[in-house]
Amino acid sequence: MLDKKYDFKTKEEKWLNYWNEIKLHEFKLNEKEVYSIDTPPPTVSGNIHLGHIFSYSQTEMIARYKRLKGYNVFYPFGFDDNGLPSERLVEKEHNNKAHQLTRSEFQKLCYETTNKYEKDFQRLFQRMGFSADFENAYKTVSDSTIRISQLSFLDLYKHQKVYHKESPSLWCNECLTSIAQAELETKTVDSTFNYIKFKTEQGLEFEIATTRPELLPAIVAVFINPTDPKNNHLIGLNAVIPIVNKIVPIIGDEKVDKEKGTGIVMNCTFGDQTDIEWWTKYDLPLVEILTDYGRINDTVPDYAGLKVKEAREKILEDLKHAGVLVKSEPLTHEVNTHERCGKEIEYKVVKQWFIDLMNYKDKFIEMGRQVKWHPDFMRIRYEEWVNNVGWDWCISRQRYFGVPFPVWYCNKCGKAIVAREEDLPVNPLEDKPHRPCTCGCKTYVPERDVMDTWATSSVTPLINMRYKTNDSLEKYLRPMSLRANGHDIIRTWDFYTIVKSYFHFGEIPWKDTMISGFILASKGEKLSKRKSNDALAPDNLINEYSADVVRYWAGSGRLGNDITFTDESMLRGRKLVNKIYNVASFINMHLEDYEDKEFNDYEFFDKWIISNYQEMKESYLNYLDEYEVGLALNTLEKFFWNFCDNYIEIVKHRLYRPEEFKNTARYSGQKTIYTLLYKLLQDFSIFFPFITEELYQNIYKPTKSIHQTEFEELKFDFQEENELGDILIEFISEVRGQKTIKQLSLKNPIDKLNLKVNAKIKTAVLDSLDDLKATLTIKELNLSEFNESNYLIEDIVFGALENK
RNA sequence: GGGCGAUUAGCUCAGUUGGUUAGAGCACCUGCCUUACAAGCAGGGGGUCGUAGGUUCGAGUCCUACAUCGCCCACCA
Repeated sequence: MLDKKYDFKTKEEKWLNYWNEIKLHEFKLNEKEVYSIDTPPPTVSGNIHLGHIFSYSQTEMIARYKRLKGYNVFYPFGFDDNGLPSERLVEKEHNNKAHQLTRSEFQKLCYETTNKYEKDFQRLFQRMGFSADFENAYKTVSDSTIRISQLSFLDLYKHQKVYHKESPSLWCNECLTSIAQAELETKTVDSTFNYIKFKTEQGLEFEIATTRPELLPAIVAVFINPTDPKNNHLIGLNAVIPIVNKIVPIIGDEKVDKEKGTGIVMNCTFGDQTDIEWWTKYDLPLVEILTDYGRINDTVPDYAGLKVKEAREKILEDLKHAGVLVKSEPLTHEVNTHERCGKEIEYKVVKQWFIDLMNYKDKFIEMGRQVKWHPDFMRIRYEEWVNNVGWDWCISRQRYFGVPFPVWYCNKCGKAIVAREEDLPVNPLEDKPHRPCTCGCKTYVPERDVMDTWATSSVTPLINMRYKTNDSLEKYLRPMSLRANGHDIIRTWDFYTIVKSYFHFGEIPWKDTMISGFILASKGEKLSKRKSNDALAPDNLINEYSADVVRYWAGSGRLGNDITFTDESMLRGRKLVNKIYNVASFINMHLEDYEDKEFNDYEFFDKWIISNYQEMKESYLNYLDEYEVGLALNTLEKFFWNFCDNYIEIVKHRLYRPEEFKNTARYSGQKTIYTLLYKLLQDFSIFFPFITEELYQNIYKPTKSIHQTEFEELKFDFQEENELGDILIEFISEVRGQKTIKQLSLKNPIDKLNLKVNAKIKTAVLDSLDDLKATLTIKELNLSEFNESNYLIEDIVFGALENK
């Protein structure tokens, strides 16, 4: 029996338990074709917020859709506990820094903390009705994933796609590690543009403008554009650096922008990427003046120990005193910061592992074009990024919690030795290499660095397929069907996954991508931490509205577009869910004596709504095939309200009063609502897994979950009724309007209605006469033919409501 | 400076290949307690579809330029 009111709190919990009990979402191979989804493992760096709920919901709906279509859906789940975000979380929770503890102490804390958070993540995702296979969730730091990451590294090493090199790298002096280009975030900063007077050895004066005067001691050359008539006479001379009094060459290079600043550039090691380029091109010396912690080092006595910004202030003072600071102009510019901590990055020469990207950019573009991006313009963003990649991928991090490199270095000759595949996973800090070095030396130093987070998350397809194991799913998951993520990680997760897949297999990792937008707290306003912790915390929203309703909000909008969180959207969802429950209860009431059997003698309006449904279903399916979950929901919702407000209003008379209508007419109605409600519950089950299960179980008394059913196509051809019925609905609406205008109740009788109709409409009216008269409470309906339009209401005579 | 997206009713958003009076929800107004639902039902007002050109018999939809907003990238000389 259905409850009078739907109590989502108890019902959602009940069905959740039921699904868990029957292991509804456990993946098992069977005769069905596999549809596989590469889901982003959420970063374990804090709480789940609405943004997660939003983008994961849409993917989840696709998983449900594909099951209804008859696929065996492989929908795994994972947690990204690897790397800096988790380390920072642990440092914050325990109020200490990783380097203050031993590595194993710190790792222990990392495992404890990430486990705690992952449990909560899983609880919330499940509460949202996510149908992933949580039993088999992976972690990006575990023996099996470490093994696969190391496997990937060995494969790249074998094919010379990865190399170890001392080279200028992006360095974060907060996190004390090198980082990759993709981890940069630009920030707008107020600064000053300082014009400083220089001299040549011969005493010729010139000016250089810079935002980084503190790097003066690190100048190794000065550059001028040879085509610059103002300044090119200086090329070939030597410059004297003020304050530090060092002498450096003045070199000509076309890359210098004549218009910018004074047209003369100082080249430091290193201020920016151009410095690195010139440093390499002209084989300039290396002058490092910064410590790992971002302070000036001992090579610059007067400034040693100062932080970069302190040094900047001091040197500006000193330059002023020396009378060589011409002017300081305020300036707002973009600086590169580390996305994980927000601190400005520096460059530092360190020995790092790099993956070769620069030699394969055209291949990555080609791979990108083989993938079908949804929406398509996301492919352009991908290509933009690939075209702009300027560095090979630095994958080593001087951190603690992560995947270790399976590498040691010979104590004598320094040569690297890598582990054997069969020995993985290895921890070089504890394990020993399997053989002595080729030079005969038997002692090694282990690689202490760990891998970049993305070096692991870029192999999620390999993790998913349990690559090179006994129960490998490789033959089903190469390539995977779908990758789903937000547009912010196209340049990292998507790109790096394509890179790895290309290097390992020479093919694309997945056929389709589904790229979602962001969620905004209100128009143009990003979701702030404060808000997401309070009123917009997912648990609070579920408590207030139910998981189904939160899913309604999350499932709306176009793919790839940012969506705004509004209460209205929740209310709209609640209305819809409530209506589904009410109409289903109503239908249930009229199915007590119903027996399903073959039947073909449908009434006019039954044919109309069936055909309407078929039409809607076609576009619903088309949208879902394009991953446009929100548009599919729109389409379905629109049909559904039409079904309730128009069709149910028409058919209810037949259902209530069998004595007035023929038995076949009543049965036709019953059969129609029985069939369509089932279809609608299936269609809605993608979005509202809970309430649809509750209704399906109570009304249809099945032996399985609605989520185990599959779509079956309705094969009717009621096209004519579809079109004519729509016109009759207009007519009904017009008559209702008349009642409303006259402030009459809708059940107010109409004693007489004279209607002009064309021939086509006439047959439709005669076909549906009983329904029309009952719906509009018309006692006498007179028809006359005309040709001017479909119909015209000539005259209505309203009666009086009987007693009362 | 380059790329991408957005700009439609007071608010949040739909508008599949260009085709008759541009839609929904919320808000507002007017009715209706109608044997599923008042968290409902029936109606109504409200939009020169960012601006300016262009293509077309016909443009919210295609093209060009511009404006505003957002995101990504390049600029740290």
